[in-house]
Amino acid sequence: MKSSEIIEQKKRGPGKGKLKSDRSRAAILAAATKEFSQKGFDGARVDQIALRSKVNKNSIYMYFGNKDALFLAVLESAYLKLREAQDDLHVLTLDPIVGIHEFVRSTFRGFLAAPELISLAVSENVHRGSHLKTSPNIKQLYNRIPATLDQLYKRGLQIGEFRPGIDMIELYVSIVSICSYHISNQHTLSILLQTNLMTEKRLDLREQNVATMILRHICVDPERASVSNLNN
Amino acid sequence: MKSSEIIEQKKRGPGKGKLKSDRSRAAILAAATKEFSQKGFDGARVDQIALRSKVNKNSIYMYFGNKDALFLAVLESAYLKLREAQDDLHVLTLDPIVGIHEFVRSTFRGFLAAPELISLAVSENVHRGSHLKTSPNIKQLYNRIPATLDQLYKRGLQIGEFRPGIDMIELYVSIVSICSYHISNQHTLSILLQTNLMTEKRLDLREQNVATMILRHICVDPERASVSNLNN
Amino acid sequence: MKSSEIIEQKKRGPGKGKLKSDRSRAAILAAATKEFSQKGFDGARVDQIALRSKVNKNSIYMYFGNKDALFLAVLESAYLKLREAQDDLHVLTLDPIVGIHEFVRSTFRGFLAAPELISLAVSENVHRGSHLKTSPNIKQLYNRIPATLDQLYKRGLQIGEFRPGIDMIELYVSIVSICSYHISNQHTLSILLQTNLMTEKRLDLREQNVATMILRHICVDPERASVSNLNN
Amino acid sequence: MKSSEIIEQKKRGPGKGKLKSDRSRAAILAAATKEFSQKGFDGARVDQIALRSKVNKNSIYMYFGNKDALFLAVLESAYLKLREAQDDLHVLTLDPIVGIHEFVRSTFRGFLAAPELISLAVSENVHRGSHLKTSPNIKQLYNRIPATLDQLYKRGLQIGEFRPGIDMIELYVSIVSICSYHISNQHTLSILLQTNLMTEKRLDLREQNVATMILRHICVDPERASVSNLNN
DNA sequence: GATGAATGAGGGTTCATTCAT
DNA sequence: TATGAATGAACCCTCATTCAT
Repeated sequence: MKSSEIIEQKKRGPGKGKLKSDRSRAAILAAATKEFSQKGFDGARVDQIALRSKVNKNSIYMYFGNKDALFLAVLESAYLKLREAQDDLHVLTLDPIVGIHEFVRSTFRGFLAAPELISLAVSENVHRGSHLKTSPNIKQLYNRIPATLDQLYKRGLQIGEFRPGIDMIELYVSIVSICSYHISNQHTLSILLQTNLMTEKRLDLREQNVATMILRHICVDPERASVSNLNN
Repeated sequence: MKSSEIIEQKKRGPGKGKLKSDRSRAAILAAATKEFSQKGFDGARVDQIALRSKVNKNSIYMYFGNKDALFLAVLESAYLKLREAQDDLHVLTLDPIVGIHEFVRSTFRGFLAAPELISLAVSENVHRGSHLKTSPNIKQLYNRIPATLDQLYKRGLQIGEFRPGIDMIELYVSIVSICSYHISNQHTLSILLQTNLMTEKRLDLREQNVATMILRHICVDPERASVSNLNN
Repeated sequence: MKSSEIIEQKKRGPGKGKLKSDRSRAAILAAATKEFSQKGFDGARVDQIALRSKVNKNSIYMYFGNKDALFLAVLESAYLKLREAQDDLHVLTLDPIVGIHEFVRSTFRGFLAAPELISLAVSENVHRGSHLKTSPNIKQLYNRIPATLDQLYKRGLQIGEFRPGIDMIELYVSIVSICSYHISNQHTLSILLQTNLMTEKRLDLREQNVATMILRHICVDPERASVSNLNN
Repeated sequence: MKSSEIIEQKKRGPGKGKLKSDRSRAAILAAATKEFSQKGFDGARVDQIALRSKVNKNSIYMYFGNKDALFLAVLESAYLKLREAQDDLHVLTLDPIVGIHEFVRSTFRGFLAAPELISLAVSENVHRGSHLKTSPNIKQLYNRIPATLDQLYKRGLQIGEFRPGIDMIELYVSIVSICSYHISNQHTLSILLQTNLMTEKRLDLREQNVATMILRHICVDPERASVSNLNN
């Protein structure tokens, strides 16, 4: 499917609006999330989604229009879920260091709790963002993040805790990278490094390192970054 | 294809004599690298590879057996290429801080120069490493890395430059994460953050940040990590 | 659907009371006429008919049983409409030449005014008349035509205006042919002859020629056929 | 399929040009001609064509690209066949009256011998000529016809046999109408008129009437049109 | 050994029709 | 009775793979 066509996808949905039985819709979405995240967009099979969700295959087309639109719906719902985990509002009320730490931790745990999102994003990148481009909803969810980080950062600067000159986009990219790469690339990494990276012990270690790394990066005094000091 | 079947792949290759046209083999490999990295394993088409390599489709099967085996060959060759960029031997001769910095930079640039590898790895992870698992060659290439990093690290420890307690596996995972995530996820990130992450300016900035982040993480004195000081 | 099955179509119709909404029935029929004549039986979509008639899809099945029965109903109503245009009763009161001329003209104009019939007939012929065969009503509508023509013809013979030996079936077939072919085949003809055959000018010309051709065919004196003389 | 898309049909065909086994192509074309003419474009099934031609279904796509392109190929070959029957070159050498008569007869017989063409044209008209529009070849075949008729007509005018003022496009449309309508609409006509129109006797009668009607239409002296006089 | 032709198992999608409220 | 939801059989088309020169 040419990406240009995605825009004009018919989102018919069954009937006009009285979405009575949304149980089917939810079931499809859940099954599709599994299938797409396990096999990628191209590897996923609509038949399998029908089977997994125990709805008739045609219902999928009734509810979502086509495979591309279904994928987008799955993607949107997964992104939404991650953003719910990453609660920035709460974070804004905290001490800057603690706030950044919280943000990193909630991101880390959000990915861990919803690894589907990582797989879905991976697949979406293979397709050069063709689905996501057509989604106005999602963009709004995410353009608040740099602003949130920025508020914390500015406060940290004022009290002399943070180094000047840090770019928030860069910072966010770094956070997301180290919070998700070990999940998205777990199989190749585990094989190449000959260590299972997804054991509980390893994940705990990683969570600590991830937070430390970010904080050491932005704090003037690296000792402030050590996790043990955060609760003081 | 079930991953269990991959093992029994027939790697016939054309006859005994390793005859004249290993040019065909190379052409197929090059074309397949492009196709697989652009479309992923499931999105890639054998027909396209034949077309791109100007080789009869049948030759692909002659040389590589089947699509899975071809993918593995592509993967192996790409990993090999990256490891050639990441020259650890030279790095071992350097000052620990400079050595780590060099390693990070060569990794960063290696990924930038060969983004196919990132895409291929992504695809391979979707398939849970089913191809890579069957490759004895590749594992050996990579199990030297933690050892290399460890040598540098130990020297850094001895001279009091590095913090104790850093896990080399963790360190490597962090390096690879921040050196490649912005490439593999460039499309979704760019859409969500509404900024093109692959401009030259952004990439330069990222390269600096990546090195700084790693060095600040392991150095006792974070000032030693600033790039400007490295050439002293 | 196998033609043998058509006979046993259930013509349920909605219940006993011929209740309030025969408006629905009419709406369905109108929409189905459009859809079937535009797309043919196989190209027509029941969904579209429901949409066009603003009636629940199920009602279509309530009122007409199935797609085949609906098509037959459409066909019958269209044939009825044509026969109403072709008023033979009036024609019987006229001078033979004028009568034939009127008959031809009313046929010509009837087709022009209701081109759906032509399309429907075309579609029905593709299906070898399988629907029409099951309709006892329609046959009766049409078996009066040769008789009507025959009456006019006999009168024309008696007064020496018409040539002997003309077969009424043949005559009718000829009339219908030249009155409808340019409509049913307008697209291919227009493309092949590279002229739009449905312009007003062309249609006027055709109407004249059609009448002339039929009259010259049956009149002893071809000059009597010229349209200008008819009103004398 | 939107008609606009038809133009960009890929006409791959197997391999580059060394069409070795054209037996498959011919078999597909023959089977497709039957299927399309019996069921119409929308009613025709690619599976059936594969079955009838005893080729693998995919070969159809190898040779013709898709259903639309296959239909066009069938249409072109059928039109070509008709034009071969309608040999105008020979006709041009004849006496005008005999020439027209010959042309009409060859058209009549051409249709009778290849009734598929009529069905195909019918189907193409349902689709508003969307396939034919994209065929440059066919147009050239047909734009010679009015010229041919015109040459005969002009010679007939000069020797005072033909009436002035006859439009060649009109004439051709009339000829085609009365030569094919009884075939394309045989089923509905036979049912409505309760007479089988395709018996040998009826067809002979029709052939005579068709020729007579055209000649009486254009000859000054209608007696010259009677078939029995033509051989004098 | 290299080429064009063939194969058959799905893949996404659509459709007429029926359920269930 | 009329509406939205569901059903399953096909339909067109594609793909990895193998034959047969």
